[in-house]
Amino acid sequence: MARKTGSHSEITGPRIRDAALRLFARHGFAAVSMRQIAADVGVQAGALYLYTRDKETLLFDLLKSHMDDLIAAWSIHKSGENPQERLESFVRFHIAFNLDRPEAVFLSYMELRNLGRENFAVIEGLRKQYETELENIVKDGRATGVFSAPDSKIAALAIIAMLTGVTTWYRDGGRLSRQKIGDIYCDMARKAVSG
Amino acid sequence: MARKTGSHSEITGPRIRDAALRLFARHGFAAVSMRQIAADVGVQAGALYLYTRDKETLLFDLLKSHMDDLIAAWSIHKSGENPQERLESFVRFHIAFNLDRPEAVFLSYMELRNLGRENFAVIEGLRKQYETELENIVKDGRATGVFSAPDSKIAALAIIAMLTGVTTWYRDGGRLSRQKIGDIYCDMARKAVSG
DNA sequence: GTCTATAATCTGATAGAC
DNA sequence: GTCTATCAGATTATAGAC
Repeated sequence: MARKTGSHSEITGPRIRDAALRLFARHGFAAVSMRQIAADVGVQAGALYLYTRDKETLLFDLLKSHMDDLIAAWSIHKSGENPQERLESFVRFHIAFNLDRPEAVFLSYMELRNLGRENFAVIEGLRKQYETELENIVKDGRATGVFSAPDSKIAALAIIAMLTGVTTWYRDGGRLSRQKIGDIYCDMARKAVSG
Repeated sequence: MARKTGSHSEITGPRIRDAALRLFARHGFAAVSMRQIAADVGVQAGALYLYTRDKETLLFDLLKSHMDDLIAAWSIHKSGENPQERLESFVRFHIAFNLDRPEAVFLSYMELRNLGRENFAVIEGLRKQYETELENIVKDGRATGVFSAPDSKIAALAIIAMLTGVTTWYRDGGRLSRQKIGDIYCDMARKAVSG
C-alpha cells in the first residue's frame, strides 16, 4: 500500500469543512491555522489544498453554504395564509434553523470582515434577500391593516436580531423547551408589529 | 536628546487602547499583530509592553472598560417613575450608548472567546448585571399589570438583542435620525411586552 | 520611555515523492 | 490522495542600549 490510509476524497472534503466550521466559530478565523484544521481531520496541512484554493475560500464556502441552506429551507418551510400566520411561520423557522446550527450562525455574523470585497458582496446579498422575506410579511400586514409597525424594514431587522439572539443563551436541556421558546417569541414578535 | 520623541506615558497608553480597539473591531483580535498596533500609534512593538502585560490583557482591559462605562452611564441616565417610562429610558439609553461606540460593542460580542476563563467570567458577570436592569423593569411592569410578557428574563434578552442590532445597520446621515430610531424601537419594545 | 535586536515558534502555501 | 520537506516571512515577547 503506497498511501498510509488510502484515498478518501468523498469523505475528507466534508470533514475538512466540518472541522473548519467548528474551529473558526470557536476560536475565530484568523486564530485557526490550516495545520490545526488538518490535524483535526487527521491529514497533513498540504492535503487541505486539494479541497480548497486557500483559507479565505474555505471560509467563504462555509458562509455561502449556510446562506444557501437558510434560504432553501425557508422556501420549503414557509407557510400561512395571512400575515399573522406567515409571521409565526417565519419566527418558528428562524429559531429552529439557527438553533440547529449555532456555529454557522456565529460565523455568519462575526467573520464577514475576513472576506474580500467580492465574496463579502455575495454573502451580503443573500442576507438581504432573506431579510426581505420578513420585510414583505410585515409590509403585507400593514397593507391589510393587521400590523401597524412604523417602518417595515426596521421592524424586520429588529425581529431578526431578536430571534437570532436566542443562539447566544440557549442551551439544550435548559429551563425552556424549544417549543416554549418559539411560543414566547411568536407572542413578542406579533405584538411588536401590531397595533 | 537621548530619545527620538521624548516621554509620553500619559498619552501613549490611551493611544494604544484606541488603536487596539479600532483594529481589533475591524480585523478581529487574532488577525491584528502587536506590530500593527504599535505602527498605528507610532512606536515600536516592544514599547507596547510598558502599557500592557500581554495581548489578551489588552483586549480584556478594553472589554472591561466598556462594560464599566456602560453600567456607570446607565446608573446616571436611568429615569422614569413607572415601568413604561423606565423601559423607554432604557431603550433610548441603550441605542444612544451603543451607537456612540460601535467598535466596542462589536468587540464585546465577538471577541469574548479570546479571553481566558477568569477574564471571561468577569465580563460575563458585568453583562448579566446590565441585563438584570432591564429584566427588573419588565418584572415590575408585570407585577403592576402594565406588562404581560410571558417570561421577564427572555423578554429582557430579546429586547436587548433587538436594540443592539441597530449597530449592524445604522449609518450616520442615513434614512432615519437617531431620534426617529429611538421612537420606533420604544414603540416596538413597549408593545412586545404589553398585553 | 522608547529603541533595536533577537529568541523561538508559527504561518499559508507549494513541490515532489509515493 | 496523502505525505514530507521546505520557502519566505510573520508572530509574541524579552533583553539590553540609550
